[in-house]
Amino acid sequence: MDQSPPRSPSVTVADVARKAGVSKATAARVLGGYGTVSDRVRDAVTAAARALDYQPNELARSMTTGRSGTIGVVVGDIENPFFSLAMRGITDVARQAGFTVVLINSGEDAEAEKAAIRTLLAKRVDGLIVSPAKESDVGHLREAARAGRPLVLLDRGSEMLDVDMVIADDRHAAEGITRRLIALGHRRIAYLTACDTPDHRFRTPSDINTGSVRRRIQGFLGVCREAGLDGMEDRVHVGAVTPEHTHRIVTGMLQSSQRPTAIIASDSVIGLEVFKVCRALGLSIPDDLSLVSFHDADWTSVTTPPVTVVRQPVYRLGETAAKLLVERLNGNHAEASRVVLQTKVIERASVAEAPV
Amino acid sequence: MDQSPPRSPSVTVADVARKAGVSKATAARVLGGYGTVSDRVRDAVTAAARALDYQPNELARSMTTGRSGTIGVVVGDIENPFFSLAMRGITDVARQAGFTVVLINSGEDAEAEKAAIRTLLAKRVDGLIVSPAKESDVGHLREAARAGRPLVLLDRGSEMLDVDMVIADDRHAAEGITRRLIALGHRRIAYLTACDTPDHRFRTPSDINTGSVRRRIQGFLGVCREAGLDGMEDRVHVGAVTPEHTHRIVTGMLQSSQRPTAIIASDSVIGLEVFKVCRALGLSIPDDLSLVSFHDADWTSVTTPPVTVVRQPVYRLGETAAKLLVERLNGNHAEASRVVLQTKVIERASVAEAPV
DNA sequence: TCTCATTTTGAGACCGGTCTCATATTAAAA
DNA sequence: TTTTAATATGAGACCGGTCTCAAAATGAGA
Repeated sequence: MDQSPPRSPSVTVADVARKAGVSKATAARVLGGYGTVSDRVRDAVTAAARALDYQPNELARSMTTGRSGTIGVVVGDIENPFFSLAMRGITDVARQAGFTVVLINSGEDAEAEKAAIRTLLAKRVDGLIVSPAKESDVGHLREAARAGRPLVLLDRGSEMLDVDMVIADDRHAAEGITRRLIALGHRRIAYLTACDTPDHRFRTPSDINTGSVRRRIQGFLGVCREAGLDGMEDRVHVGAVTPEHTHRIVTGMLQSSQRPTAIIASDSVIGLEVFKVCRALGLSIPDDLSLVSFHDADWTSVTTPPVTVVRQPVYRLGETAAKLLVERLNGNHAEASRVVLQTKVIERASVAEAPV
Repeated sequence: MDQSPPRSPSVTVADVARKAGVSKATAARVLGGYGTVSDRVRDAVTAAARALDYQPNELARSMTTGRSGTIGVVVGDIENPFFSLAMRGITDVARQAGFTVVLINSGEDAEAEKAAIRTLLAKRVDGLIVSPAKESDVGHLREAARAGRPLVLLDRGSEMLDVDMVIADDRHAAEGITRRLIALGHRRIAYLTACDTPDHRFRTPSDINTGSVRRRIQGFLGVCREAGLDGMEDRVHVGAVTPEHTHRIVTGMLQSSQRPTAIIASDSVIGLEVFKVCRALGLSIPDDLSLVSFHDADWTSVTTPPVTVVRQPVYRLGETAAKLLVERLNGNHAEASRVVLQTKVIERASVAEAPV
């Protein structure tokens, strides 16, 4: 079955050289734009190249130079607007800097992520931008870094790794909205995330491998504790990995006797699903339930009511990560930097006083 | 500035061969998984490779095999949920088939697209999936196809090109919703698209270079004509390239004396903006204005009212394109196929009878 | 006109794999 | 045991560029 492709015999520098009547080395010089060549020869070679429709082979070039001109990006799920926007930031910077981007979806699966990194390393990408599924399990990342491939962590840092990282101040944001909810009289506040644990239950923040989310939960729990609210660990729900899962979880919690009066959704996809379930259940936002969502997705301002969100500088997250990487690639050997971008709570109308 | 990267001296087959005490050719056989080797030698080489932590160099492999194991994808804007979802379909299939994906954003700019194709070709991608910005201007695509690189067109076909393409039956969908609107008494129906023309005005469908959109407009105008509505060309608005542009255009049309009673938005990003402008202007959907949007973005069902949309099988668009490409890469030499996926109108509540 | 520095050019090794082809080894058949 | 076929291994060319190094050409100064 695996028939060999046509392999149209592409024209090489040697072909151009022959046609131009010069040596391969000389032709390579003008075609590759390095070394010095006389004007006459340059013109001759250029003409020959055009006549033959010469197309350079980047692969061969990379072979000798050791630089492939590509950066590998591993994200959880490109379909999620969070990542697609960050990706836009990355590709914009990459293109500007003359790099091309290889994208791999990990599906938030650590094994898939490992395979992805291996593939990318084998393809000799010049550097990597990764949004690690599990921060605890970073052997493969350390290895990549050790292999001399600059690595930048996106949205999720890791204390265990001494590499560049760009994150948002999730903890601070979570603290802010939790305080606000508590000030409004909410006591039964639920936190809902897509991150999962082996038994789909949450006990302590260390169960959560996704750094950004762990920091949010830490912030959330911390403020609750300060306010004298205990046992809020039980109000943290994990495993909202698909809209269907989310639907089931939210329906369950909203139908329980001690149902929450406020929900914090860890991303816009989850926030949207919460919204849908409320509709289905005939619950009113914010009268029956207050809702705050992370990620200021574009639609959040047009719902009724518009939803209060934590605006993260998502595009800039990607952009900054790419910039950091490009700097490394250009020989910046300074020590690893940890960039924390500010978030902002956008107050809209999905939050109100807790019902009595 | 451009310091050479560390270039950690990676271990090669030759190194492994030496360590295992066999020839380079033999080591390559077991490492590359081809040819026949005795069990004893295989073990020895495997052990040596492990000891040295051998990492294969795909670049070198591609060099000789002529296959890079990558496919290039050029889309308008990965940030647009339409493309990010299609991209998900592509990456899923690609991964399954053992290919990796190189992504380039064209920004719907024909020149950028040309550059992208050139880059991709230079990197020796095995095949291409492109969502061409302009269908009329396909020289670079034809060239790619001629260079022996299979090409699949995504969402936008082209009669001028004899290559595989996967599109949605946009025309049919547009006809359906236009009929429906007319049946409800609408006469002033506007069509709004991001596609632009040199002077930002629309005269005839041939002004539109994006095939999918052109087909929709043709369907729209065709039905209008059938129904005796003339001069609807003036109701087609182009250039809604950013939310800001869209805002301006929509505000303008809704404040004119002969303002439309219905708007067809060519994608969900535009639909969202129309929604926002109505809010800002205090217009009620669907009482003052009926709205239909292409692309069943997830949020469209939670607005008040939820919006009637044309559901396109976006994921499957990408998935199918990738499948077609992989088949070609596996040696399918059948003639070019043109896959048309069905769309479906999801009736929600943003459409009502025309106001009197 | 001749020397010396400078610029151009060419020959060929090299990157790290694959792959062909000849040789060596082993197993099976006579 | 000898012949024959099948299987394993090694030597080295090759992919299409880059790059080093030495030879050749050019130009300035004496």
